[in-house]
Amino acid sequence: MALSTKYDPRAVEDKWYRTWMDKGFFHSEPNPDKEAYTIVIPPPNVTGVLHMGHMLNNTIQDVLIRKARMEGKEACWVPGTDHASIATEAKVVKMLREKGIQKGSLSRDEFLKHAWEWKEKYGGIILEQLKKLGASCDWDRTAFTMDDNYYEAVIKVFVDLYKKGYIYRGLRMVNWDVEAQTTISNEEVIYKEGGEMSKMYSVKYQIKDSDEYVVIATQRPETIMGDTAIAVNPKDDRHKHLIGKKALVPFINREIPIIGDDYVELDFGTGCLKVTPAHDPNDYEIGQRHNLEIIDTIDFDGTLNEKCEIPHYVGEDRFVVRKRIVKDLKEAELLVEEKDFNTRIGRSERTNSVVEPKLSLQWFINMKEISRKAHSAVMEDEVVLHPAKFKNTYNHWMENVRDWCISRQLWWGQRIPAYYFGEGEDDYVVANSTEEALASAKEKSGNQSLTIDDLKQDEDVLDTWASSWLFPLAVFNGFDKDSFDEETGKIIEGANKELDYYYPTATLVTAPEILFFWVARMIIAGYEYTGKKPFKDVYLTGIVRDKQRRKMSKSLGNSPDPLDLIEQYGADGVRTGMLFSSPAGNDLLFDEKLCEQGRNFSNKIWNAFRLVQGWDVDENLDGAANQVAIDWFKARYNQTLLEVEAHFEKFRISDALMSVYKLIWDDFCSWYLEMVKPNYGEPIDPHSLEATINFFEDILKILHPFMPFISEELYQELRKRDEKDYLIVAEWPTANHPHEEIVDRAKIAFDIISNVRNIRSSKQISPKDKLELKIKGDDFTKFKLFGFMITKLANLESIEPTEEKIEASANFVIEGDEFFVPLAGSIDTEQEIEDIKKELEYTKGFLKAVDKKLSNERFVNNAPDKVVEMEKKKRQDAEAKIKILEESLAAMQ
RNA sequence: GGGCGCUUAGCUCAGUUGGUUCAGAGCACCUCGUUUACACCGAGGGGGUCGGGAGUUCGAAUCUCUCAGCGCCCA
Repeated sequence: MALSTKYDPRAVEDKWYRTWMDKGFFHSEPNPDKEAYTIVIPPPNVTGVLHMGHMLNNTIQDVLIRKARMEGKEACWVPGTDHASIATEAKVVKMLREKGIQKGSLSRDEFLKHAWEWKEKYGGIILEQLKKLGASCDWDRTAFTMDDNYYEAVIKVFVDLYKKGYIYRGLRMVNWDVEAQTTISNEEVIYKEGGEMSKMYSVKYQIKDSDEYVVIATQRPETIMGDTAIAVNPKDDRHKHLIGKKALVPFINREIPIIGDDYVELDFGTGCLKVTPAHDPNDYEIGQRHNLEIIDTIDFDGTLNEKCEIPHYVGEDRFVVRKRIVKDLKEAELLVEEKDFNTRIGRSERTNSVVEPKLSLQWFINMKEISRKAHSAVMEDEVVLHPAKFKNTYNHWMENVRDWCISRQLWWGQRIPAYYFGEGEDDYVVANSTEEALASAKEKSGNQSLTIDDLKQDEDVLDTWASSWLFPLAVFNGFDKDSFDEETGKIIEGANKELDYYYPTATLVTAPEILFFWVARMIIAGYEYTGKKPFKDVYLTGIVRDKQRRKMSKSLGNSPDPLDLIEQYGADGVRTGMLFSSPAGNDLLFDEKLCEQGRNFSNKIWNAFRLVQGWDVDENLDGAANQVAIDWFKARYNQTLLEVEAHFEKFRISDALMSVYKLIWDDFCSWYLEMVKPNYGEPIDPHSLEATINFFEDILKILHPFMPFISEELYQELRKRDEKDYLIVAEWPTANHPHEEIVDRAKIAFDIISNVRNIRSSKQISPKDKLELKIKGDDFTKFKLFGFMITKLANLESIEPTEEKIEASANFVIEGDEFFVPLAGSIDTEQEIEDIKKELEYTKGFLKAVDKKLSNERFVNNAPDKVVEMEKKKRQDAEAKIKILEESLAAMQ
């Protein structure tokens, strides 16, 4: 059968993926005879489509899981998706708006019905796309963070943490959209690139009991009535004398303190900052530090309220008031300056209205105590971060851990199980169900006549991370009735077969940007509920960027469509393309050329297969001459396998791939196959063929995790296989101690071959013309081992010893032995002399440097013996070489 | 403002406790070649005072200090 010279991935990839699925190779069940190797996928958003970050991330997971599977572990890769409350809700709202439906016109249940429909339709897209990539997930276990049991788990955890006293309600500055009348997340606030033009006003505040004024700078004069302090930098010589005095708020003459705070920048504005804790996040922080009063002068609809104390502003919109107060300040001669100013203005993604920072009551988890074990676990390498540099970052975050605001003003997500029964701030209960809530409410209020209708459940849902932080536990149903003890608030060991077997998981592969949002919190939840870590290793990938270092994003349109890439280069090509340039923790500058390189690699392997597959066998040949090649490749294979294992050990996937790449391309294709390859049209001996096919199998095995499709295809083509014999479940090879000596001998042989090829190249001699090689050295027998191969690959007539230098020849020196390639008539003597002189000069300089080192007493005394010995050998070789070169020169002149 | 990290060949990056193989890899580039698995290929080749400076040391890409540039996270 004549095979195409080009490998066609499209013809094989779907076929093998389907076969693996049909045979159930991806599925895992607890197997006490095997060690479990578990990975939980970082669940992609249901809103998303596959992007390059997923490609990288999931390729790495697949490499790890496939290797583990071949190593005979019970490999289980749990896939799933994340409900992504903010992103999904935004999508659904947008979709509805396009249909002319306002979210506000729908009830919560109606909206959720639309959201679920949307999720059913689009939520699985990414997982389907991952199949194209070859991801060997256990699809039977696909989880969703809003599945019924998952939803219940999240609620149980909320109730549990509340009972344990970790959850409380507190004030927080949120982004308020005055038009949509809702809070929005930071992600929904957009800032125009390059900022927006605004004005900076300088306003005089009188110092109490004096004629002095202090001038502050503000962009929001309409908030002046909410001021409760003026802050200056304590290092500011212009203003520090004011600290401790009082100032008067214009028009209303409220007395406010002048305080010192480092936050104030010396060279920004006037150096004096008016502090309005109710209307600015930074001011709020300052207020917290100095115990300032909070005066909230702006209502939810963006108009000023009576707390501003100026009747004709009350009920007017914030921007109307801004204009008026500027006018009023001017008239009162309190406005010192008004100038244009470029600033970042946050606008609502949905309504484009300017976001109003507003304080509101939110739910928090107190993090200090609950995160203690998670902190030390990473510091003590119980959970190991790769690369280790992230340990610092993690430490810093954990040392300064802030309480976690877990409520979100959205509908899509797990609804907060808090039920209010009165108007008081404390008139609520937290419970798993309305029934339980009613019972508790009756007890707490002392009012036995309360009914379910009197209870009002909190409108907000939980932060998505407050569900995904349970992922490694929840996918194995760790919070089911029988597994979770609500009394102790712990998962019971021995009660859940799956969790006991698969948890803790082995490795988590994710992006460093969610180290805190997700990874740290999973570790926290893991220790809180099981006393055990959720995973042993955390591999942090880089961010995929384009060639200009920009993050790949849909809005920039700089991301290629992964499925197009797969179509073009094959999944194997794209996988290797991603891995070629992705050392752990470093950003990956994606370039399609990398996929091209991956595709070329596929093709190289394919053609190696074509060669081997096309050989005829002659049973009468003994092939003894090839034995040296076979021994050599076996040694190189073992060396490479050791390297590969070492790289995997350190999660250097990119380096592991590179080792395999070089083994296949350089050692197997360029050297081994060239050595054993019979002359054109001639048959091969059975022994060499068998050895070659075995080697081919061996390299396919270590290639499989990286390039699963082509490796399985060729594995099946190499030999007839029985029913259960698939590469995906073949046994991972174990490294034998490599035969180092033969590798060293081969190195010299290959060096000789290269030198001869060089001579051909520089003398314009055709590769078809046979040459002779004469060797002048102490021990000719040492060239016997690879003699045949040298003759073959350098296309020589003969290799013979010589006692004398050969005139009219090209020559070279390797380790003190002289090699001559006689070239009657074609020698340019003058050029030769020139070259020799050059080399002589260089070698003398080299010798001088070595001599200097060796004559330095302190070096000889202090350096390790090994190093000194090395230098001595260098000296010896250099001296020998100089001697030969000088002799040659003398002979020529 | 606080913290973390980076700077090695044209590009992307390795380089462990300072010392064989320390100045490397892949890609790109240049020359030659359609030879019989593969031009998605083969055979060769050029290219870096390891960001600048100073110090410690017999010895520094590696340790210390300093200057410059860049990136990320938190506020």
